[in-house]
Amino acid sequence: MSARILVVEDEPAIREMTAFVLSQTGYTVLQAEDAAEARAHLANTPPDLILMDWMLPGTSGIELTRELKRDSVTEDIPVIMLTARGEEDDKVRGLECGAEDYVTKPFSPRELLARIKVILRRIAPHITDELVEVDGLMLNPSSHRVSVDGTEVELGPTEFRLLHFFLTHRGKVYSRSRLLDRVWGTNVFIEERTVDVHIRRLRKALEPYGVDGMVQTVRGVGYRFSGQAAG
Amino acid sequence: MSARILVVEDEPAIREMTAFVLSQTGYTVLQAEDAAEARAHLANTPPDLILMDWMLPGTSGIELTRELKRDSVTEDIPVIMLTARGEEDDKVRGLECGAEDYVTKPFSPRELLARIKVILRRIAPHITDELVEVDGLMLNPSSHRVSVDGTEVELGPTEFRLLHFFLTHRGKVYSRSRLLDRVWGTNVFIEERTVDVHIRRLRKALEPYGVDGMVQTVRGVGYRFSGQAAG
DNA sequence: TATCCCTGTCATCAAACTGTAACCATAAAT
DNA sequence: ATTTATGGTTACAGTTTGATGACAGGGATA
Repeated sequence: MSARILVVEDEPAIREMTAFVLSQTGYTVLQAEDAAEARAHLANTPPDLILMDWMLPGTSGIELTRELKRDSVTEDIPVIMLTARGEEDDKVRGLECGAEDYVTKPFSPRELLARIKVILRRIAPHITDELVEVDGLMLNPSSHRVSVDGTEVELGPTEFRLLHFFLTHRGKVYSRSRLLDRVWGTNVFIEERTVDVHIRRLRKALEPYGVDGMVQTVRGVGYRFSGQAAG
Repeated sequence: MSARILVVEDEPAIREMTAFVLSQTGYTVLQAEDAAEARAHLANTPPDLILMDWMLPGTSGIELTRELKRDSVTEDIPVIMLTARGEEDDKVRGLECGAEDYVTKPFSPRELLARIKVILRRIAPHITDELVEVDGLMLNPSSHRVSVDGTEVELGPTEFRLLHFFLTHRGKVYSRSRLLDRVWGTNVFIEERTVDVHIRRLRKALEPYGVDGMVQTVRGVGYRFSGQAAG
């Protein structure tokens, strides 16, 4: 889930907006406002994907992309071009220079995320993800495993995602509808009560290990996850 | 509990992007692509704040804002104008027509959220998610928790809202009817004496921690909340 | 194709919360 | 001191909300 994405865009507002959307979705975001900064990031730890503005001061996005595609170290990093409206005719040139896809500004978060998802699934299905742990309850996203003090816990896919969300969003209460948005995905027409059932399944799975108390009900509001200490 | 924000913007990509940012931050978002849809939302349950695009097909944003400011029902809803770059000169006109603030597109999420926060804090402090604290009595809206010097206090939903309102409106006396309006919501026909009962329940919950004295009765007028020092 | 697991929905049960009224206590008013 | 008004307190019944278990369809797998 948490792939590293580099956003290369000179307009600060658009760069931050994009970064916000990506980070809220769970990606790790790196930012660069020109080719030089982008190169610096690439020299450190290369990202899993690059969002590249077409127009950049100095070295343009298209030039930088060509440059990356020539370097054997960076050639496999997928690039999504960001083009302003009206520059659509240039999309052919963009794809020719090695970009995997392009998105027209202004873009909706849904479109952007969808395109990123498609590409990441194709290019890098096994993205290293950070281990999360609270009071002995440990979730390893990359191995897709959950354990309590070493012993493995069996969880269904939805319960896994739910727990992952909770572990990475401790303390705060989330309404059923918000949980549906964040765990199931936006624009899903699912009965809110269904959340209760999955909460139940998650608790049941955690029960034998005595850690089911971390999943807490806040009457009239929703659910909250927190360790023994108050969050 | 969290603020409801209406986004009036005809460009779908920008509208969705804005809605995404707001909803991820925890606001409840309503969307309208023109004045007619906006009016429909306003007729139902009015939002706490409106983000209004300057340019709209048909009735422009500025006209719609003027219209709202003339209506006593909607005049108090703060409006933030969204203007495209180059229209900045019009900002004076925007503020003149009654808008509280304006933001230039493209905007960074940080800027937008900051401006919204400022306005909401001014207009309706009890719907922001900020931590409030008085003399060791602490209420955390985002985790939906109340504690005194660290130990958690159990409160029912209504008592929670009541306390939240008091904490964000310290010192001032509120009549029972006013409290019903602000804590229960307008257009609720509830016996005024019911407030007494919930005051009682709130005091009872706070009693074990010795902070129930903060909820004070003003005979013949209503109730007031204040810390140990006179408010 | 048969089987298994997962998922979303429903119906039902239990618990918590809410508003009201009745009754008690206390402060003003006469 | 007695009356009156205003708030405190409690009990209770209706309603809301969450927990839980059962179930059928879907999709993957063998």
